[in-house]
Amino acid sequence: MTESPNHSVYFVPGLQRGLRVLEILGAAAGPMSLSEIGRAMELSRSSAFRLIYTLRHMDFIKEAEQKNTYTLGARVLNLGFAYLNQQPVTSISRPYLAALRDKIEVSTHLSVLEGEEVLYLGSHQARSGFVSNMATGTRTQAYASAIGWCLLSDLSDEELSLFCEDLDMVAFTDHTPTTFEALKVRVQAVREAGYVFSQGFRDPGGSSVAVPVRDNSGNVVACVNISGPDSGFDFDRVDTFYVPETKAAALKISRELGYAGPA
Amino acid sequence: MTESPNHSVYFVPGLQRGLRVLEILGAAAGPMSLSEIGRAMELSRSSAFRLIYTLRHMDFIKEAEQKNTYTLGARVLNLGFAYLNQQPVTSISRPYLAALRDKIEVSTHLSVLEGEEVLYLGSHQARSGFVSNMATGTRTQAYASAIGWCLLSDLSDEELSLFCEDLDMVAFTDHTPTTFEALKVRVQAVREAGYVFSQGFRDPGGSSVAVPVRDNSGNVVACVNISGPDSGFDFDRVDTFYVPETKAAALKISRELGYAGPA
DNA sequence: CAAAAGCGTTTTACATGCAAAACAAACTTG
DNA sequence: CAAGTTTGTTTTGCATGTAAAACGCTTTTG
Repeated sequence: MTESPNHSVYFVPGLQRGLRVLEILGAAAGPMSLSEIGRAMELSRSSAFRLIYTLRHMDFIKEAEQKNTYTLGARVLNLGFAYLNQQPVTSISRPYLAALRDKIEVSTHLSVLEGEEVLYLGSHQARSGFVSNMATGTRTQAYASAIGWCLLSDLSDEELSLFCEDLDMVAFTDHTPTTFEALKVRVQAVREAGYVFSQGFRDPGGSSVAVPVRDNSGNVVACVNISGPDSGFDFDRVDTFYVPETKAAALKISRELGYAGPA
Repeated sequence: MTESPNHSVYFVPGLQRGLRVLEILGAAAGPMSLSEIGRAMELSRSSAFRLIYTLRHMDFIKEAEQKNTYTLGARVLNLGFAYLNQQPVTSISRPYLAALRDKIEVSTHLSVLEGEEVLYLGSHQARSGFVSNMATGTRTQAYASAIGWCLLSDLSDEELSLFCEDLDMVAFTDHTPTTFEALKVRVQAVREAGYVFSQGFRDPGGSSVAVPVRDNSGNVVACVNISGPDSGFDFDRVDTFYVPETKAAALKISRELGYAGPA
């Protein structure tokens, strides 16, 4: 995975490798044995033993039903949810996203930009229709989705150019921008309209409306979006209902974050 | 917090302390500085520096707006959700919990026993009424809630006695059992009825129906429960509607887990 | 405004975490 | 069923991570 720049005197190798053990166990399909973990990390079994010993005694990993195999322990959950709950936008937006879901009867989501990726912080699933797989904690490439364009709409052209630099943009659908210029056009459209409506931009058969959320300094810090299968979308009411309602919810959240600028 | 039995030759102190840094940052109200972290862990600043240096370069923590203060980084989310998604019962139960929520129009939850605690793995909120605060990842004391009694209903009296041993049971409400014998009565009731209906057992003004979920070996591995404010509960239909529907959902999940026993 | 206290960082002698080798037990396998 | 592999675990000498002390720097404070 990520190759480690070990060559710093300040690095704590034990910590680095222990966390990699957790990530490997997290990415694994099932329980792993000591040897498997050691092999996956190109580490001697004796070292793997010490890491596992430590993690096990701290309850960060636990032995699976099958002896001598390990899975992630429940203690890692605390870390993840601590992070979620520390993001102010998560808790602030929750009631608004739920209300929006109830009003327009389509799934609603909150996301932020994390590096090159869109990170989903929370979802409120529609009651009916098929359930979107955009669960909390999921990540997608920012350049490839309408939500990503929303979150990037705050960047200047220079920053956007920088963002694209070490990015190999592959086309998921015909709508995916694969060059900086193409992406710039999408982002510019968001800047002007204040929202994106997309139909099949990322997933064929799925439609979405995305609106940026701003904080007290006016920066885009998150994105509210609604999404559902084309079958559940009333396309005649996009402009008159979905967009204004989503914009209104995003603005309410922005206001709670201290945003004082224009709607 | 948890005092560490350092005195093992196999312990990797760097890993242990690095994880404690993450937990301390997770429990903290806001960003912390290097010195604050060092003080919280009774660690020299130089050691704290090395841990923070490592965690920062791995994106497990990140610098906050204020210079030289740190918060949890988004990378910890991966660990938490990897754990959630690895629990088979989480994904299996999701559609059933959603369907149950839609049918009975009350919030539904899934939980498991983790040590002494009930750990909530997933929730599906009711559309109307007040939103329960039982968010995913939350923990509560098992002895003190109807859900806990459900999850404990698989334990023999001896195991239950062991469970109570180093547990100081304090009364949250008049219904909270504060002795082993009192708890045994509650658990026995679940064993016989196969469900618990509770009204104000843990939270005054809140009602709940909880039903155990079993796996292929017949063991209780999780608990399905519905809950809502008394105002949203139709008490006349508890026996004729809520209980049978919740039991049916729990049984469907149990069947998917390979449970072959009687309903 | 100077002294003092606090901060993040760097250095360095020393203690100690680490990986290779050795070990015993549990599997394969010809 | 015995030779050979692979497993989890223990040992041990050497390399290396570590904490105290030292270092600038900023922020209090009298």
